[in-house]
Amino acid sequence: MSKQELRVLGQDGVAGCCPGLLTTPLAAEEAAELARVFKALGDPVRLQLLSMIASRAGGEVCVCDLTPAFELSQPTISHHLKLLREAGLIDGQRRGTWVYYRLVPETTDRLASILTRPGGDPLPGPEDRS
Amino acid sequence: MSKQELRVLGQDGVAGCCPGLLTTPLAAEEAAELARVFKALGDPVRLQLLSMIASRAGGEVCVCDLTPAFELSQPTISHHLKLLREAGLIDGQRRGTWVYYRLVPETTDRLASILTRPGGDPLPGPEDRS
DNA sequence: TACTTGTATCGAAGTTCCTCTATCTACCGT
DNA sequence: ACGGTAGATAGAGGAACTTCGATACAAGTA
Repeated sequence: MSKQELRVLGQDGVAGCCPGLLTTPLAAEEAAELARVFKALGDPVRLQLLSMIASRAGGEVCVCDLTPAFELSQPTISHHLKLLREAGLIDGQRRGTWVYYRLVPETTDRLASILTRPGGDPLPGPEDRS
Repeated sequence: MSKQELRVLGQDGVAGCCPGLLTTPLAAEEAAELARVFKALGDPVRLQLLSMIASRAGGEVCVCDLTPAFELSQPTISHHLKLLREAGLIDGQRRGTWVYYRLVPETTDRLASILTRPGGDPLPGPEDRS
């Protein structure tokens, strides 16, 4: 179940570090790797799948619980799960007849830190609507 | 320049709040809105454009500086900038002959907070590679 | 072994996306 | 007003994506 999933992340620690995308011009190669992850998030069904998996109490969700939650065919859900897996956002494990997926928090952490401005919260000049 | 750009965000404050995607199952409608923004980030060229705009000192970049930075035609760059603008990630303004783009930090802030786990940084089992 | 259920893979059809060339609009000189 | 430059828009070709039905694989059960 874990072949050579996208290893985009991780290489400079786990979260809260790194160049950042908002501070440094971002090389073409990094951009290509990051784009693959963001592209995986660029679909409503996959966002919902990820959300359902991430917000589950035990940390794991059976595919058999995910498939009936959508009005889509079983192969379609399977395909979306595969894309999320290849993006390094989730990880799957077979136990008996069923397959369980869980969030890979390192990946979402990295995305969060990449989208976080160094300055922190104080927005420059917000509430003008001119 | 500012028609009715995606107003996905904002409705529950500016940043650091909200359900979160990793904590709540995320409704179909929210997923569709969010997916549009992530899809805008799902292209290497747009990521680089956003990065170049966000990391610029003055906070603004002239399109005339962005276009020659890629081996793509001028209309292609213009198209990518339009998608970033419609996603609410950047904002453009014409001054004389030139058009200047700047980051819309509210949007990246929202994405960052959406991808941030409630638990914070302590990853369950960090540096074990078992 | 055969049957049933859960999940993944395989084409195929329809749509969306990326890129281009050609053209148009906006602004600034002279 | 005319010509030149910056940027946006329009339309088209080709690649990539989403979805499906059909089928293959995996793991239990009779």
